[in-house]
Amino acid sequence: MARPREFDPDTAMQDAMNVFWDFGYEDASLPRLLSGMGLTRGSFYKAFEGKKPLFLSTLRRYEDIAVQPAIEMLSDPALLDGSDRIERALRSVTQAVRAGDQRGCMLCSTAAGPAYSDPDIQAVVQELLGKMRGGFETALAATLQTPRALNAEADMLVTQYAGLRILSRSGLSVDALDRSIDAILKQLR
Amino acid sequence: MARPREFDPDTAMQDAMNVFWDFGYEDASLPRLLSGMGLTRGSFYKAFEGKKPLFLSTLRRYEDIAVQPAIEMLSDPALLDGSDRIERALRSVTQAVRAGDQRGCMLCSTAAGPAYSDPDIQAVVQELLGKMRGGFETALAATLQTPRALNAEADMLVTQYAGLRILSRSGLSVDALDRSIDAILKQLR
DNA sequence: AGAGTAAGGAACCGATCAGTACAAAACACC
DNA sequence: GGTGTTTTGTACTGATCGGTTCCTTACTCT
Repeated sequence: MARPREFDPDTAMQDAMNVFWDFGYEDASLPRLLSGMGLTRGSFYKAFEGKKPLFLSTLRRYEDIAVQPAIEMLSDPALLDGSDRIERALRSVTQAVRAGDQRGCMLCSTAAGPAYSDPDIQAVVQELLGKMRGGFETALAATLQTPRALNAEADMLVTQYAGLRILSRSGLSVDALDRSIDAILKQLR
Repeated sequence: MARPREFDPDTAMQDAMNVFWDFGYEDASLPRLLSGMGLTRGSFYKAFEGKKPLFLSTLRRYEDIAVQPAIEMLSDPALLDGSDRIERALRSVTQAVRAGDQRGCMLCSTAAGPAYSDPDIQAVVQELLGKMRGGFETALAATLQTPRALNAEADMLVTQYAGLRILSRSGLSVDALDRSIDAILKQLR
């Protein structure tokens, strides 16, 4: 019984996520967000609460479109050997770089950035990192050559993943990243 | 034959480095830098060229006070086994956290942050990461159980180091970090 | 068609950003 | 003690930050 929205809040959120992903929280200014989302201030503040709440929402969206799929990949029973799943998960990093995507991982960049000074953001980051860890642990439990130190290796794989993503964003060569993955996988099988 | 400086430019640079280290490049506003360095705008712009040039200088200072010592640690012949040197280098990360320092590594945070959008910064970051890699390679070459894939493992250790530093800054538990190191070291010996 | 309601758009808000201009202050030299 | 030179501190610049106000526009319902 009123004027209808001219945009889809869901795709606008997705657009916002991509701006945050590309520029990071600090550098994603409101004008940049608005142009990326294709709307003006009025609509923006009508539909969303502000920059930071929107950012937290986009972190959740990132969970849906990136973290959850990664976890499913790491749990995929189609690949019997868990180390194959882990390889697929890690190679997807260099695959992205090869495809021209140097943005890295929104979660990892957030961990390195605003998570340090903002407790709300830190809490979400820790939660999502924990889920990634769970995914790696699941895959590790399914390795043929079952490793003894499951916990340690799961933590190590999260660290490796974060390092790969950060370094890819900083412009490290894709060859170096792939060599890094080679070395890790050698340990797992 | 004029009014003398009331501050030591060298210690001011060191102070600036600590502000950048703590807050990151973007969040280190000029007022914050000034209060951290203990001087006013006039003196600041007389002694330094501006924020970004100063930041690049502080990256070099960080090289002196953190990167170079790490490389020396990794080359220290007092520890015959290179894997012991690597352990010392990696444990220094959790040691810092235990001592209450959650700032992580200025180089790694910069890699995750402004290195993505600023080529000048990216160049320095890549150079310093390359030096870290060299340090790890030196240590690897001195392992008793000489690893075959020297290059791959050097790259992997840099990745691991960056991951550890980023995750420590994001508030990951020191136990998880130590487990991560455990897993890596197991591979090396 | 008229009334009611919510979205869109643009002007505006105070705060803060990095950087500059310039006068007051403090020294060295004569 | 005056003169010259450099530092220091402050006031200011224009731009941009995230956020608000409010009027116009476009729709639904009666």
